[in-house]
Amino acid sequence: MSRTAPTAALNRGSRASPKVSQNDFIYEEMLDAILEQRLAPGTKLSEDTLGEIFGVSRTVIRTVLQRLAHERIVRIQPNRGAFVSEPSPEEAREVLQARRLIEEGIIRGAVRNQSPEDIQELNQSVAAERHSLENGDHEAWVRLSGDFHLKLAEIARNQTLSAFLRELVSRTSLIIVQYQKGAVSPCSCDEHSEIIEAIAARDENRAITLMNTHLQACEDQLNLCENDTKADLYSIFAKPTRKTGKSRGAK
Amino acid sequence: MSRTAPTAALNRGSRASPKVSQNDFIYEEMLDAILEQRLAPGTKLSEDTLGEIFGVSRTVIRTVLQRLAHERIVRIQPNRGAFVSEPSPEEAREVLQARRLIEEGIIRGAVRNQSPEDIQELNQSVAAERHSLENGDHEAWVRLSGDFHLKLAEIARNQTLSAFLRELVSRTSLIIVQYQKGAVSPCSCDEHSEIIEAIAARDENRAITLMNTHLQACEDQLNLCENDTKADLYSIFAKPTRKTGKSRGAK
DNA sequence: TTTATTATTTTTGTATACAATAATTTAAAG
DNA sequence: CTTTAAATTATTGTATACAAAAATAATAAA
Repeated sequence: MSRTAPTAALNRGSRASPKVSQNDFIYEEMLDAILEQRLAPGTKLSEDTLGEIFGVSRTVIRTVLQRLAHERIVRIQPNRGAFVSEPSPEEAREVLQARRLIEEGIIRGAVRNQSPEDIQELNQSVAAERHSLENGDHEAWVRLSGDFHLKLAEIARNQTLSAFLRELVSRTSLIIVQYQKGAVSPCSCDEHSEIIEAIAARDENRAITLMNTHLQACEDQLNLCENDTKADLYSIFAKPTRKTGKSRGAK
Repeated sequence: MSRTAPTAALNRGSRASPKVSQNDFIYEEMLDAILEQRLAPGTKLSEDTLGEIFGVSRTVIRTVLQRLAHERIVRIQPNRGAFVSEPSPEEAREVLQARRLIEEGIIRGAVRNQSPEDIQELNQSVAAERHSLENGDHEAWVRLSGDFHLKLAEIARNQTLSAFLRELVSRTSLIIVQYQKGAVSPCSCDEHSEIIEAIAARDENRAITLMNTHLQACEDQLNLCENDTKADLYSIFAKPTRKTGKSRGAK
């Protein structure tokens, strides 16, 4: 019953690297799992189970869960446990709105502080995005797409804003997982490229407009029309116009 | 040696209130102590000591310290322990810059969503500020001054931005503690009042300008001129133009 | 007296044990 | 057969025990 196989794999190499990385490793591993949709929103994150998987005690798992909870990737219910967050439509709108605001500030900083090397790195980042999209590697693309925005934040040289954006990017991934309607996404690589061009040309206003359009496009691809679980249930079980009882056939 | 006196006081009433509040209580208590300058920047926060003070085990204290660390109020050094943060001048500038950006977004939201009741509450908040200032209650004023900004965030109805601002306000208090030069502060109540007026008049641009001025005034009152501890030591011990040794008279 | 090195103590990091709460199953009644 | 209540099981919350690391004290050498 105790599947301890993964443990060895995890501890491989931890002898050489610093001790603190055990925490960080599990954190990264869980964040990846959530953002790559291997752990769906709402999934219960049992401390015992995770402890066994990673070969550590609940103490360590608890620390990681609290960290994820502070970043709103995980929701902790007292005496109930931790679950992968299920952001509401309202929360989704909030996150996108916050991103528009913060990324505007970041673009201002990036336009100011940019170096040619920065622009080069950004272009490489978009190239990697485009490559993963052509290869149909959706998981890699999601990650790289977020990385572009984080690279932009680095160029703006404000670690405080970077940290905020990092949280927002993670939460956006979770939101996309939950509310993306229809096709995966039309290639936003071009939008990223345009933003780089505007920044390189030090055209602040254009860069900001492009970024706002980009983020709005992202929001528009979501299905945030009050589709709560509750409403869904009602609509799913709503028969034409029957109102009388005795309508429960299939278990 | 074991001073367990405070324990009783802490647990008083915890029977009736929900269990989760023990954590929150200690968190609030420590945050207050730091922001009210009873715990100076750099102070070591020993887990054992805090556990004794609050009558709980290190487990609980650790959770609280991690929470404070995530909000950058506390800095955790691996294998060394937790310390009250000592924000660098660079970090101070970052925090104020982030505040200008986020509070601009908040003002936009507040102008849009305001109700007469909101304006009334804001005015009451400023009245309380003015009152505490007249009574010379500096601690209360610091707290109330921050509360004004948080009330504004509530009106904007974006919990994500509110959470960010909450962290920034706390960090600003810590920054002021460390870098405030000269007088405590010229009454910023008037600036707050002006901002309320502009919001009530739905004059978005004026409100934003006033807020930026207000935050810039706050930053200008700080002494962020590369006065690291290192530089301080050099300047403190710098005698007119002596350069030869044997200059250590006073211990 | 100062410096270097070793031994001791203290403190953090992690695992485990126990208590409290929630979830599940079983039994009983309608 | 469904519903309700009690008993059982599982899971989280907290305290404690032990291991690892750092800080401190003590000793020895220069």
